[in-house]
Amino acid sequence: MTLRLHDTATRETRDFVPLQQGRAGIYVCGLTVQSEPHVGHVRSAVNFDVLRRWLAATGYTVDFIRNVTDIDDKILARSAEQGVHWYALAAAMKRELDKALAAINVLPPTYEPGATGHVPEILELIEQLVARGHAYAAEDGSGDVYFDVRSWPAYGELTRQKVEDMEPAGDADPRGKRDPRDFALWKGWKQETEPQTAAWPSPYGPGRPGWHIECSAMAGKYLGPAFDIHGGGVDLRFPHHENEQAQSRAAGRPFSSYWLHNAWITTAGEKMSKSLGNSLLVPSVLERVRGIELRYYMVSAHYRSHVEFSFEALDEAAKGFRRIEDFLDRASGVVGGWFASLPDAFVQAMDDDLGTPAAVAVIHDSVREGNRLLVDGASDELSQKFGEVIAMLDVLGLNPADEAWANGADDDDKLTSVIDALVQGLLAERTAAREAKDWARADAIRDQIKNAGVEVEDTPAGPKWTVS
RNA sequence: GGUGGGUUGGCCGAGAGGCGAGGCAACGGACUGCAAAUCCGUCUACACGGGUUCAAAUCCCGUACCCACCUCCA
Repeated sequence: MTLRLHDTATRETRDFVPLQQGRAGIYVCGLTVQSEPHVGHVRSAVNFDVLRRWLAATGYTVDFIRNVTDIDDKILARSAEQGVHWYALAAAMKRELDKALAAINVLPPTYEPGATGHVPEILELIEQLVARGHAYAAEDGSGDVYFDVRSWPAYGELTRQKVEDMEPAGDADPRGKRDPRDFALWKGWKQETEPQTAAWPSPYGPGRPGWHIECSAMAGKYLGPAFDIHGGGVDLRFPHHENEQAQSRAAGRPFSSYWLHNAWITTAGEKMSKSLGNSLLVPSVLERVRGIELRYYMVSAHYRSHVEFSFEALDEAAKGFRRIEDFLDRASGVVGGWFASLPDAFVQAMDDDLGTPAAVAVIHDSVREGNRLLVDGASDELSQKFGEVIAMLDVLGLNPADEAWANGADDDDKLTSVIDALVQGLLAERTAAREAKDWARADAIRDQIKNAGVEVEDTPAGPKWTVS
């Protein structure tokens, strides 16, 4: 069984053949750190985290590079609005991003380069392009350097577009461009409006990197001129990825063998999305569900499928996940030894272009099977099911026992022991009432606890409470 | 105008020529003092109109609707 991936460049799902046996080099476009991350932003991170974990689980050594765009027009504009240094804004938003990603158990990348730390590599690439006749310094004295789209016949190959068909940026000021579709590799410093800290010296005068060049330069530096997989959101296919590929190949670098693009999370109608705007920020979604539940919600849809975000669907997903968790809870008290193993159906699902929905269905199948076996107490089959469920959850980054989920658990633990102390007294009374067959009294106590938001379940091991 | 993706049961969400993904909800049954949880069962869906085929949700043609992208400065 081989992993098959859908390559958006060829629109084919084909076998993954790494350049180097046993190794996979992945470059993923991270975020421009200009504002707080919302659920749409982090979906991409979860999707590629799953890819990475699956490659690692199947024996690959993975070099996973995810960049941070820490300088660009929007960062400069926003920082000016807020009256803070652009680098302060970028750093603050980067911290928010790290928090959000940690909250949904996205592994830190092998390395996380930023554009501002790679100006020499960027300038080196620009020089190569100028030398080969694919880039030119603007003749209007702006200090800009542009990629010459007309000089590269393959331009448009990634998104199958012809240069002639592309809508020229109608209201754009062509300034020093030879063709309106040429894009900036280097942006000359605008003294009047831009801070000096946002300019670096270059042969073309002070300035800063264009939007696309950083990824080409950094992918080249950390993964080499040719690497295996390049990922990002669908919205980045054009112009960002098209331009990355053009400028890399025009400089003589073969670039990525596979292109993977994740679909977007959208919200319902426009009016709603406006009102949902803030509530879709990761921290506020996490007030409603736990990080592991949000991750489960994202993983239970295929990465190439559009997800229409709704809190109702999120709540349903959370319930579905708790079913899995409940099984682990109950089984862990019964199961002695177990070993991790992945069912064939799960492996097949994952190998088929990361079919996480089918993979999740396999988890539920094992859970149902496990619940059935649980009735008869400990058994080898039960241990096996338990090990399967744990192993599958691990691959998807959804193992509740993973210490990554332990963040902030100290407060919870404290609170839990307080509630436990209060509830145990009442439960003892209820147990006594039940033994005396005083059902009215027993139910009254259960209702009283329930009104406080605590559900009671009677299990063979005695009453068990959960916060509903 | 160009490029790509989509429309699946009450809801979410897979599948991509035959063999009923899975979850949530609902209903019936088992279990329970009653519940809860769990298990068993029920709900046979693929936007519309044609076509190909022994067989179409899946392939082909057409129609409708929806979404994304089409370049710094925005």
